[in-house]
Amino acid sequence: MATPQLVDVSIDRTSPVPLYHQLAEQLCAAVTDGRLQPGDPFENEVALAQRLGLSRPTVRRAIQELVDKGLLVRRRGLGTTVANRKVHRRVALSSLHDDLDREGRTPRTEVLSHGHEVNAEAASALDLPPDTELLAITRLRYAGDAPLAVMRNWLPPAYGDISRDELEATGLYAALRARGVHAVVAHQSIAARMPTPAERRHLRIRGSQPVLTMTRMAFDSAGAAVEYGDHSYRAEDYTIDLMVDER
Amino acid sequence: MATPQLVDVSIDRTSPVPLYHQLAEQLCAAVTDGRLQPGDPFENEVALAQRLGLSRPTVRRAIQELVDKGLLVRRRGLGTTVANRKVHRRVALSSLHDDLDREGRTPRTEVLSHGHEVNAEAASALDLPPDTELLAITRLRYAGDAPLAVMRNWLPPAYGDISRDELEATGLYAALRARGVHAVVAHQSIAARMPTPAERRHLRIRGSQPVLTMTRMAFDSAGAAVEYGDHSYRAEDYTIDLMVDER
DNA sequence: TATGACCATATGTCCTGACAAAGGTTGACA
DNA sequence: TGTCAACCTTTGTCAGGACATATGGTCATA
Repeated sequence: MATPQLVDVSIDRTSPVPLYHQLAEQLCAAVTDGRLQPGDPFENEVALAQRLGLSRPTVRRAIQELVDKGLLVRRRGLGTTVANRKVHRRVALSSLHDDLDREGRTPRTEVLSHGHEVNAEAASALDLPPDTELLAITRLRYAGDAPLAVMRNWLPPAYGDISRDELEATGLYAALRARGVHAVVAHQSIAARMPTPAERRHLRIRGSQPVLTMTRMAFDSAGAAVEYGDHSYRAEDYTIDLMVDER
Repeated sequence: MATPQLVDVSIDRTSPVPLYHQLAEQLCAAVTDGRLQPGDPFENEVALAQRLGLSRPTVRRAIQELVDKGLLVRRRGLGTTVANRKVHRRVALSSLHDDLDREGRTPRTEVLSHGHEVNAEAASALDLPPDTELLAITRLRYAGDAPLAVMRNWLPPAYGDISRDELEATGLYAALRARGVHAVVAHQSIAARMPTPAERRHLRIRGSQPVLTMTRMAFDSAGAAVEYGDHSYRAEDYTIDLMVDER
């Protein structure tokens, strides 16, 4: 068997970052920046543990992190190898909608409306009482000068203090992050239909062109409601890319 | 603190199924069938280990499986609780496209064409040489009597023996499974556009209604190409539901 | 009464050690 | 020369223990 390529790793035991994560990050970097190529054999667990002065479970856990991300493939009896690049999984939730800033077109968001309202549908999607007063936001997203999407969002009262200015300056998810919120899981539903007159106007849709729609419910790790969204995208300019995996 | 509900678990040490998985399955069942309700406190790790005569790492691994699935929430210093039902994650890759057999309408698939061809676009998506001869399939999916989707798929030569009859009888993914293949990860791209004349005819689209399109590349766990698909759905009848999570 | 120090509890991290199971390789034997 | 069994390598599973750290509550003190 070909001798595996050794990756340079430095472990800082005084750091508060767990050892397995330090290791995982450095191995991940080695794969993504090409120091390790798809198909390359990977140093085996015991040898790696020995070399770095770590226990095998710690090394195993680091490797498992990369396997979960799709960067490595383990085969019992054979060893671990770097996965085909095509199966490297994408990460963020944001990449689903936060989008093609390609061609140097700078994304920009305009807040069309911003206020409190009662919306039974949005409230029930968020598992809140139907008469809950929600923060309702309507935004128009541009790529350069071209309008791209109309985005309606409803937020629970806890985030009622998010201001119009903050939204335009930093975006919705940045505003939530600033409040220590971290949307962990979301249920999304994607469909297509013909635009409403208002959508035709906002998105400057001419002729017979559909919109791609996405509704979303987002929750934090404890299951508390974070956001309900109902977005419409110009289908001409927009596709949704995602990775799916069945483990 | 409320005394946690004890779940009845039986562990079979003679079974080839790993102990942590036996435990995870039984705990998972307890959550999904409602024996444990969202918000309920969960028996702590050490107590559970003691009660079942298992080591803590084994119990921890079982619990981790459920946390990964979104069924449980762990909070350091507090304990583990059953998650809000909204964050219970969906599982299969199949549920993404294999679809609404709701309202008792039985799904049915008709094979429109089936043969070998060279298609550079499909081949490159599958990481194969552009002149590779692929098995090309076109199918029409019905829900009851209503046409729902036109599905074009290309498969690498290894699966060139999949017959027309097999496809109609069992479906594409079942045919692949029968060959021991297991699609693990796929890159999907979703968009919307107006239908082509052929699509209008096949899907019986009248007036101004768009189609929802999905292209997909699927690979097995070793990174070998499994399938490239290009599907068009009647937007009136079809939505794509998915769970996204950022961990 | 309010506040801070301490403590109990539970999960998080890390270690050592052992054996099992699944591949591939090698070598003995027919 | 061909075949199969034994062996080696590597990952998979499991145990048991030690200490760290986050969280909430309690109790003593100002």
